[in-house]
This record gives sequence, C-alpha cells and structure tokens, in this order.
Amino acid sequence: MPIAARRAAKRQFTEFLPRKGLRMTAQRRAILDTVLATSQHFTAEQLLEWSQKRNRSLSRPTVYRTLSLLTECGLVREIDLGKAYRFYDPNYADHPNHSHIICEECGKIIEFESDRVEKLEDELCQRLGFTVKARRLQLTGSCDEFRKSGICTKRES
Amino acid sequence: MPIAARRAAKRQFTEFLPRKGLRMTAQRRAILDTVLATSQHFTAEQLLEWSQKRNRSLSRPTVYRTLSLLTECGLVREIDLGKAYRFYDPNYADHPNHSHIICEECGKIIEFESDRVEKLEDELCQRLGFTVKARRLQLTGSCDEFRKSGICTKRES
DNA sequence: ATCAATGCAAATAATTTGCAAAAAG
DNA sequence: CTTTTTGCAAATTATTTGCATTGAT
Repeated sequence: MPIAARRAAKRQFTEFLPRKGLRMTAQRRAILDTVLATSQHFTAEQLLEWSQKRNRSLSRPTVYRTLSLLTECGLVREIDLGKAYRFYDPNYADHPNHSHIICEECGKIIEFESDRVEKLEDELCQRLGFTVKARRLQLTGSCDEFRKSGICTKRES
Repeated sequence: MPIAARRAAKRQFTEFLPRKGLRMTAQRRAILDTVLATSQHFTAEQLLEWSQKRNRSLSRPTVYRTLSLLTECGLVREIDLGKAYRFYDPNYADHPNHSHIICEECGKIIEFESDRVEKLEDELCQRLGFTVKARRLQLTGSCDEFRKSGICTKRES
C-alpha cells in the first residue's frame, strides 16, 4: 500500500473510534499498524501472532474485537476461502472493487481489478432492479504456467 | 428443477456411490430426494428437518456426511452468506455458472446467468495466465422497488 | 472521576469423530 | 459374510462473552 494511502487508512480508523464513543489503545494501535503493514490475506490467529511483536500483552479476544471494528470501518474485509475459519483482506480500503483468482495448483491468490467487469455487473443488476452495493468475485483457475512447467512465477497478493 | 434434470441428477448420485465403493441407503435416499425437491438454499439443520419427514430415524451426523458426498459429486455447492454456518445451493447441477444477487433490503437471493460475464471472466483470467475452473460471483444490491414502495415482488430462488 | 477496553477463563455452537450395532451387497 | 453406514455421545475448534481489573479521556 502506498504511504499516502496508508496514512489515510490510519486516519480513517482513528477518526472512526471517537465517532462511535470508542477509544484508541495501545493494543488497537498495534493491531492497526500490523494490518496496514501487510497486503496479505490473514487469519485472526496470524494477526494475533504478528501484532504481539508490537505489543507483548495482546490477547486473542482483543484481536477478534478489533477485527470487527476494522471491518465495520472498512479497513478490512472478511473473505471466505472455504476453510473453517475466516480470512481477512486488507486491500479493500485501497481497491474497493477488486476480485480474486485462486490458483488451483499452487493455492496463491491473485487480485485484479476490471472496470469492464464492474460495468457489466452494474448493468445486469440494474436490469434486474438492483443498485450494486458490494461485489465478491472469486474465480478458481488452473495456472497454465504451473501446469506446464511445475513452476509459477506469479506474485501473490 | 425440470423433471428430466432431476432424474439425471438422481442418477448422477446413484452412479457416483458404487464408483467410490459406497452404498445407497434409506437415509441417503431420503436426503437426496429432499435436496432434489427444493431450489432454495438451505442449511444442514434445515435439510435434517426436511429429510426427517421422509425418514424418521435420520441423524445430524448422517446429514453432514451425506452433504459432503453430494458436494463432491456436484449436486450441491457450499455457499457463504456471511453467517457462522454453511448454506448449500442445489441449483448448480442444473446451472453450473449462475451468480447471486443478495438484496440488502429484503434479504432475498436472486440467481441469474450471463454469458457475457462468463466470457469476460474467461478472457481476463486467460490474460493473467489462468484457465477458469469455478466461479463465485455474489453481488449485494439495493432493491429499487423495495426502496421506493416498501414492497418487493421479485421471486427468490 | 467516569466509562470503555483488556485479559482471563469459561461459554457457545457448528461440524466432526470414535465406536458398537445394524444394514447393504 | 464382509464391509460400509448409522446413531449416539463425546470431541473439536473458531469465535464470543461475563466479569473483575486496568487504562484512556
């Protein structure tokens, strides 16, 4: 995430809190900074582990409670990868309409954006009587490169 | 689901079982028939309740175990509606590429199919080096009709 | 001071599993 | 007969909650 965007995201949360009658704490700051430092998808457990490096006395319940707030304020979004636990995607703040391709072979998740997809979705929905408020597009694909050579040079995101 | 399609789906499962060294039982038949009789999305709990009308001695574990088989064989697909429990969609057998619009106002789920969306997805993925194997498109929309009149006449699916 | 946030331990709830008895092929 | 399936009760596991204490404003 570009530095300017990260600063904006940080502000988004620090202004969100008092608006809801809530307070900034050392724990929330540790979690916020951790989230803003990554562009990987993560689980609550991973977030706990990473954030504890910034604040030793950080507990699991606080991570869960803070994740709810971050989700509500739009800095993070829950995604479903078919596992029994949730993943969180920190890239929606910067790219609100991105989509996912999950590689069948190597498991990597590639993110991409497409105005054409967006426009087509809007159009179809409108025809059905809806105004689009949120999108989730998840494609599972077979990685051509990996299938041929056993190696995949794509970057995950 | 049209009668012919239902018969085909039934055959799909009855042929799937012996191929995997598994057996048809009264319980599995009850669950299969229940699934084929609905086009609604359902939970394991609902399926248990409905199927017990066809077979009084049907237990929760058997429902879960059979749902796994139905999923594996393609008659049903897990979908994530943001709840703490899974929903299952019985319409993929007949419409393997359909998408969902979830109405923000009334909560209904509308299914639709679009060749254009499909084609665009294929195209974009190909450009990124993937061959599409599965799709999940979920749009959350605000229902224009409901917003204006407080009534929604759309049929859910 | 006041009220929110934390950590802990315990609760919750969907899904899964071990096992002895029953049923399918 | 042999092997799979079932129902039961118990286990599992991510997430949530009650509560006494600590910390932010």
